[in-house]
Amino acid sequence: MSNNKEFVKEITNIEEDIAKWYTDIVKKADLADYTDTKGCIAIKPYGYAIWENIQKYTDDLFKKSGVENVYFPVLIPESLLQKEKDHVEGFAPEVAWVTQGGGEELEEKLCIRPTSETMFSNLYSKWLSSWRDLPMVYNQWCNVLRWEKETRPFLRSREFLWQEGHTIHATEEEAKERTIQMLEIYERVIEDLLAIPVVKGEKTPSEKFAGAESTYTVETMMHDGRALQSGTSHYFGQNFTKPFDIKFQNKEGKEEYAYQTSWGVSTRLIGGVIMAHGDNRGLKLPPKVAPIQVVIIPIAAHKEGVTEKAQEIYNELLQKYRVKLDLRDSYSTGYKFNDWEMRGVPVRIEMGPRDIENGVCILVRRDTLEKQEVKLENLSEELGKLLEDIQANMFAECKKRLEEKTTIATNLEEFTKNMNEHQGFIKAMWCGDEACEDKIKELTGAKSRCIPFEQEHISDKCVCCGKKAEKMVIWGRQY
RNA sequence: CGAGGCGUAGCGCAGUUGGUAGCGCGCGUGGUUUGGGACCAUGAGGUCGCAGGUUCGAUCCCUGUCGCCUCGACCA
Repeated sequence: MSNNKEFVKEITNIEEDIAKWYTDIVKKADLADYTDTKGCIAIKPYGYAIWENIQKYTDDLFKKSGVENVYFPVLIPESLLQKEKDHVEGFAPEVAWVTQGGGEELEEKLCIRPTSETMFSNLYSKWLSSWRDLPMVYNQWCNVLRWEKETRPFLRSREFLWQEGHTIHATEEEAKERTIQMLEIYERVIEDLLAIPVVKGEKTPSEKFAGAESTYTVETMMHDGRALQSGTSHYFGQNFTKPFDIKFQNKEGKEEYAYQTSWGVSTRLIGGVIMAHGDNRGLKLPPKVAPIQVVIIPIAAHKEGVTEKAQEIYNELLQKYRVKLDLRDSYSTGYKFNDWEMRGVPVRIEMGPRDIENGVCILVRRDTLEKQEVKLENLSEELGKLLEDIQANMFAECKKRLEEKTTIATNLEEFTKNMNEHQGFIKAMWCGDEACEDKIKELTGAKSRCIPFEQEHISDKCVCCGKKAEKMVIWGRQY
C-alpha cells in the first residue's frame, strides 16, 4: 500500500529492530508512558484496560477452581524474608528496602515485596492448626518491586502488577496437582484469551524459582522467535513450611508440615500480546482481550443522517460488544483508519452516505485487512462471527510461527546453525548437567526454556556433551 | 559493573569557530475538507540535562555529576 509509506516511517520496522518497534508501539498506541521513577512505567487507560480484561478472565477461572482472593502488606520485615535460605539468596540482589519511617531509622528494615512467599508462609503458620483447615488456596492481585537493572515497559519493569497465588495442602499429591492445575489455567488464559500458543513444561534445576522444589512454566514465542516466560507455577514441597513452621494435626492426631505451591502471571502478558501479534501497522489485539473490539468510523460525517445512523448502530452494538464511535472531526478518515489499526482494534466499521442509502456497511478486519460488505440488519450477528474468526486466526498464525521456528538439533553445530538461522525454539536432548546449559548459553545465547510435558525422543545423546540423555529440552533466546 | 555514544520545544533534529536559539511533526484557534495519514491562515510552547569553573558574556570551552541508548557482564 503506497499510502502506508509515511506511516511506516513513524514506527520502526518490526523486522529491522523489534526492540525499538516495541517501545514505539507502547507509546504510540497509548498503552503506557515512562515516568520520572526510573524503571517504572505509568500504564495508561488503553493499556490498563487490557490488563483489566486479563484480570477478569483469569480471576474467573481462579474462582471456579476454588481460589479465594486476599490482600497482604507491601512491606515485609527482613527477618521473614531471610527464613528460607535459597529464597533470600535468589531475591536479595533485587530487593528494595525501607529503612526509615516517620523521620526515624527503623529497628528492623522492611523490604518492599518482590514476591510474597514469606508473608504468606508467616500467616499460614498462624492460621493453620487442623487438617480441616486445609487446603488454603489464596491469591492476591497486587504490585511487586524488583530492582531490575535493565527495564522494558511491561516485559521487565521494576514495579509491576501481577497476581500471586499461594496455597498449602495436606499432601504432596494434592499440592502437586494444584501446581499443574494452575499451570493449565495459565495455558487457557494465554491460548484462549490472548491467542498465543504455549509450550508447557518444567524448568531445569538451574532455572527454577529460588526456594522451589520444581518450577513449571508456560513459554511463548514472540514475533522474532524469542521466548517469553509467560507464567510460572511452583511446587515447594515443605521447603517453606518447615522453616516457617506451617504444620497441622492430621486425622491421626499427629503433627505434619503442609505442602505448598505458588503461581503467578503479570502485566508482562501485555508485553507478550504486543510482541507475539504485532506487525508493521502496529498493535494487533485478539478480540477477546481488546478493550475496543469494534470501531465505527462514519465517513463524510457532516452529510445528513450519517452521524445519526452511526450513533444508532453504535447503540445497538454496545449491547454485545466493546465498541467505539469515532466522531473526531479534526482527523481525516484515512488518519483514523491508520490510527485504529495502529492501536490494534480487531474490526473497523466504515459507514458512509452511500452505504447507509444501501442499508450496508463495510467491515474491515485488522488481522488480514480483508474487507466485506454487510447488511445493517445482519451486522451484529456477522460481527460476532467475524470476531470469533479473528480470534481463531490469530491463534493459528501464532501457532504456525511457533511450529515453523521450532527445529531439532542433535549436535552443537546444528544447534548453533539453527539458532542463528531461525532465532526460534530448538528441541534437543539434554543430559541433565548444568555445565551443558552454561556452554550452550555461552555459545548461542540460548537458555533452556523448559523440559516439555510433551516429550519426543530425538536421540540418546546430549546435544552438548554427547553423554547419555533422556530428557528433551526446549531451548531459546529469551526476553 | 566495564566499553562506546547521546542529552537543545511534547517528539525527531539543526545551530551558534562564545553575544540568551531555529526547522519538521505534533498541539491551540478560525475556515475549507472528509471512501486510506488533507489544506490555508494564525498562534502557543525553551532556566539549550544539572552543578561548578574560565570569560565582560557560556547552550557552545573545561571539570564534575545525573539520565538515556548500544554492546558486554549479571538476571526468582
